[in-house]
Amino acid sequence: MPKPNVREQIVDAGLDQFHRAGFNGSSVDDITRAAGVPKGSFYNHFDSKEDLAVDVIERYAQSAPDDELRDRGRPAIKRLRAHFARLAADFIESGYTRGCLLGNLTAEMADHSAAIRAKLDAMFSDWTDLITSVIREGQDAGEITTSVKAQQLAGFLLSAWQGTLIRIRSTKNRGLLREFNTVAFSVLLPPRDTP
Amino acid sequence: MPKPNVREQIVDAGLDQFHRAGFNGSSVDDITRAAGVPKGSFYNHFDSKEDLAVDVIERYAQSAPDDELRDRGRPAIKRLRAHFARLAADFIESGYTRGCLLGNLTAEMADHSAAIRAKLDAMFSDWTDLITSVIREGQDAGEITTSVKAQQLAGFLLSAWQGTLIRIRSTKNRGLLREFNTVAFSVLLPPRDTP
Amino acid sequence: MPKPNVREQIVDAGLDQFHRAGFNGSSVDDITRAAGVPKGSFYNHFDSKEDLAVDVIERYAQSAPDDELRDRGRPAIKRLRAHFARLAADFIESGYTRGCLLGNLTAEMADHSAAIRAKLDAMFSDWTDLITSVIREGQDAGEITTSVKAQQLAGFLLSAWQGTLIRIRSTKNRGLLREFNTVAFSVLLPPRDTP
Amino acid sequence: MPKPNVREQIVDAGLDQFHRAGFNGSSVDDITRAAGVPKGSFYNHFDSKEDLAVDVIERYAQSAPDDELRDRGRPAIKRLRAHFARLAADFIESGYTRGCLLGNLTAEMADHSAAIRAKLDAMFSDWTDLITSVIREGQDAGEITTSVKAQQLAGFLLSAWQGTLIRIRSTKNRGLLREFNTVAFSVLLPPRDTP
DNA sequence: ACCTCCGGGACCTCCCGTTGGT
DNA sequence: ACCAACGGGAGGTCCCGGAGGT
Repeated sequence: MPKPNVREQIVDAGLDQFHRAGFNGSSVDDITRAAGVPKGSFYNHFDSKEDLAVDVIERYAQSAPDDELRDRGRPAIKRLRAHFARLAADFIESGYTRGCLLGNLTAEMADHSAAIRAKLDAMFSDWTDLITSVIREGQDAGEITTSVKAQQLAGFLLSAWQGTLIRIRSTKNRGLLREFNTVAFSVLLPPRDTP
Repeated sequence: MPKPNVREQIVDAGLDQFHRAGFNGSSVDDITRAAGVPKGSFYNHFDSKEDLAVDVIERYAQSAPDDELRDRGRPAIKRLRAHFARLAADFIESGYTRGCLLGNLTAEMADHSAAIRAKLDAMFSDWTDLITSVIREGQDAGEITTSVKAQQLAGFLLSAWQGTLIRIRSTKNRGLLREFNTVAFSVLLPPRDTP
Repeated sequence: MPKPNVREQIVDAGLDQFHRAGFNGSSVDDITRAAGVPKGSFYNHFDSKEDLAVDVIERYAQSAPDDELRDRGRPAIKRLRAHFARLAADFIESGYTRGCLLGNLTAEMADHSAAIRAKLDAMFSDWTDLITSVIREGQDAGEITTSVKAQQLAGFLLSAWQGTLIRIRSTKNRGLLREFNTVAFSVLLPPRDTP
Repeated sequence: MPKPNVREQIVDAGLDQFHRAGFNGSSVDDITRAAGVPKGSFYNHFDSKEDLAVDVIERYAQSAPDDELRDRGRPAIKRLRAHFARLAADFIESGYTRGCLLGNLTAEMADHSAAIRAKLDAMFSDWTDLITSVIREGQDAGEITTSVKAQQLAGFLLSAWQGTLIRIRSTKNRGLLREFNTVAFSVLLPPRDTP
C-alpha cells in the first residue's frame, strides 16, 4: 500500500472539481483544499492548472467503466447497449448533473488550450476505437448489417451520446435517453424490410 | 432613438465573448471593453453577469439562421439538410471553434445557474419545435416514413448535432460532419429494402 | 392632504436605512429603492447623502416620543422614568437592535462630517434642554434634592442612556436596563439618610 | 522571527483605521496601504474584513491601559478615577475624536456581524470583570458602601463612560467629562448624610 | 421638475503562480 | 520535497454623483 500520494490526491480532487464546476469554475485553491494538501504544494507537482487538467482527463478516461464493452462473451449490440445503459445510470443517479467530463472540457477549453484539446482528442479516440472494435465484431458475427463503416458508427454513437447528455442537462428531461436508446441504436440494426 | 444603445452593445459583445470563451472565461471587463462602454455602466443594465447571459442566450437563439427550415416551398428533408449544412458551414468557417453557444453554456452552467439553464431549455425547446414541425410536414407529405414520432426525431437530430460539434472541436476532424449527414439523417429515411 | 411627497419619502426611507445600517452602510440606492422613488431623483432634493443625513436627524428627533416628558401633570421623576421606560420598551421590542440614531451617527460620523455633527449636537441639545426643564421642575417642587445642577443631571442621564444602549447591543443582555433604571436614577434621588 | 510580520502590521493599521473611520468607512485598501503591505496579501491572513475586525478588537482591548486598575496598592476609588482619567486624557489629546473602538464598533456593527458582536461582548465583559473586581476590593475595604452589587456598578460605570464619549464627540464640549467624574462616581460614594 | 441613463472609480474578494526558508 | 507566506492583478459588484433629454 503506497503512502498517501499527494499528487494522486490532487488529481482525484481535480477530477471531481473539474467535473462539477468546469475548468474555469475550479480554482487551484478549491482543488488543493478538497485534496487536503497545502495549496503551495500544487506547483511542485504540476506546472499549471492546465497541466493538471491533462492528467485529470487521463485519469477520468482510465477510470471510466468499460467492462461491458470488453465482455467478449456477449453479442456486440448487447455490449453496446449495456455500456451506454451503465453511463446513463450513473448520470441519472447524479440527478442529470456533471455530464461527461470529456465533453464538458471540450466545450469549454478546446479553443483555448492545445494541450487539453490534444488529450481530449486522444481519450475520445481510445473510446471510439474500443467501440469500433465491438461494432466490428458485431459485423463479423453478422449481427450488425448496416453498410456504414464501423468507425463511423462508433464516432456517431459517441457524438449522439455527448449531445444527449448536454440536452438532458438543459431540459432535465430524461425522455431524451429513450430517444438515444431507440433512435441512435437503430442505425446499427439491419435495414428494415418493406412489408 | 438617437443614442447608441449601450445595452444592445453589451449584449452583442457578451454574445461574442461567451461564444468564444465561455461564461467563466469571459469577464465583465472583457465584455464592456469589447462593447466600448465603461465597465461601470454594466450594472445599470444587468443585475449580474448571469443576467446578461440570459439575454445573450435569447439573442443568440433569435439571430440563429432558420430561413432554410421555414422555407415551406421545399421538401422537409431538403430543408433539414439545408439547415444543418448552413450551421456546418458557419462552423467550418470559424475553423471548428466556438461550437454552439447553447450547448457550450449548457455544459458549463446547467448545474450552476437555474436561470441560465431555464433559458437554454426554452431556446432548445423552440428549436426542437421548429424542427418537429418540419418533420411533421415531411411525414404528412409522405417523405418521412419512420415510425418514430416527429418530436423524438427532432430531439435526436439536435442532440446528435450538439455532440458532433463537441467531438469535432476536440478532434479537429471534420469527418464527423459527414457522419452526421449520412448517419443521423438515415433515421429519417424510408426503410431501406433488403436486396 | 398634500400629494405624496418624494422628498418626504426619501427622508423616511433614509431614516429607516440609517437607523438599521448606519450612514456608510446605507447606499443612496438602498434608500431610493426603499422609498420607491427613482434613484436619479435623489439629487434633485439633496445635495448629497450627507445632506440627507442632516434632514434625517432632524426628523428622527422630531418624531421621537416625548409625550411622557411633557405631561406636566405628573411628578418630574415619574415623567423621566416613563420617558426612558418608553424608549426602553421600543428598544426591547426591536430585539435590542438599532439603538439610538443620534448616538449611532455620532459614533460613526462625528469626526467626518461637520454638518452632521452640528445637527446631532443641536438635537442632543434640544433633548437635554427638555430633560433639564423637567428636572428643574422637580427641583422646584422639591422632589429632586441633589445639589448637582439640573443641566448636568440631564446631560448625565442622556449619556448613561446612550452608553446603556450601546452596551446592551453588544451583550444582548437586558440586565443593563435595570442598572440604568436603578443606578442612573439614584443620582436624582434625595440623599439617603442613614437610619 | 526575522521577517517583518505582515499580519501584525495589518492588525495595527486596521486598528488605527477602524478607530478613525469605522468599519464601513475603512477599506481594505486603506488598511493595507497604511500597513505598507500589498493589498493582495490581505486575504492570506484574514478570511474577510470582518475577520480582521475581530482580531483588531482583541488587540485594542489588550493594549488598552489598565495599569491604574491593577495597581493594588491604592484605594479602589482612586484606581477607578485614575483609570477613567487616563482614558479621558487620551481622548482629550485626540481632540475628542475617535472615542472608544468598542463602543463605535458596537454602534456600527452589532446588528450586522455576529462574530464582531460576540468579540465586543467578550472584551466588554473582560473590562467589566476587571472593574468589578476593583469595586469588590473597595467594598471589602469599606471604601465603597452602596448597596448596589459590584458588577452592576461596574457595568453602569462602563455604560456611562461610553455614553459620555459619544455625547462629547457630538457636542465637542468637554464639560461632560466633569459630569462623568462627579455624577457617575457619586453612585459609588457612601450615602450622604443629611445635615 | 423630473429621472433615465451614464460613468469613473472603488468596493471586497480571490485568482494563479512564485519565492525563500526548512 | 515541501509549503507558508506572498504578490500583482483581476474578479464581479456597487458606489455617489452628474449629464442630458423630456
